[in-house]
Amino acid sequence: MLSSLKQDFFAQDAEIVARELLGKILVRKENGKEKRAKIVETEAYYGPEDPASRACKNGDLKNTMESNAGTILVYGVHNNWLINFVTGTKGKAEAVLIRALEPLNFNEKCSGPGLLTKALNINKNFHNKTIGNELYILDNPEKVEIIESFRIGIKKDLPKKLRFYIKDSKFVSRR
DNA sequence: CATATGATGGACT
DNA sequence: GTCCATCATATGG
Repeated sequence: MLSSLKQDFFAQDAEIVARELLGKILVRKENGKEKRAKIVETEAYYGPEDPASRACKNGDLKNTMESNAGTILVYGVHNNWLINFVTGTKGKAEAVLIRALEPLNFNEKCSGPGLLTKALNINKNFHNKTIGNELYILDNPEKVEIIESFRIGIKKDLPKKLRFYIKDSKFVSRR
């Protein structure tokens, strides 16, 4: 039985959490049913420091990013939902975006931030909730090869590689 | 209420 | 690789 990640796991720098999250198992419980998926792609986001993050402008987002580690942040853009986990210590405005998952016990596309939220039935009502019974992450001893690169689809980015994904995973978004 | 915006996805060349 | 349909959100009046 794999252990569930505790809040202190998320209380690290967003970049660290983003790396560590790769290969771990995301669990979504809904009406007694359980969907599991391996995290294969993430991105680190910072608040005011990050030109890509809308937290600098959006008060609600910023507020959520500054709240406690392990808080779920859901943001809607285009016709999709994007899910993040708040990281760092309180007041730090950091988060990790989950970009892609590898479905384990179900069969829906998760190769993209919008798709995975659809597959797992995640929407705005998860916003500002905390990792818990309905949504949580299991540790995974499996070793993965991590590739880092610049983030995707963003207007202005920091000159840092903040996107992390598992080498050779066919489930990451293609861009 | 009206308007601007975009952390996308998918189809197509 | 490029192009575009689409729509929930934020913000201002």
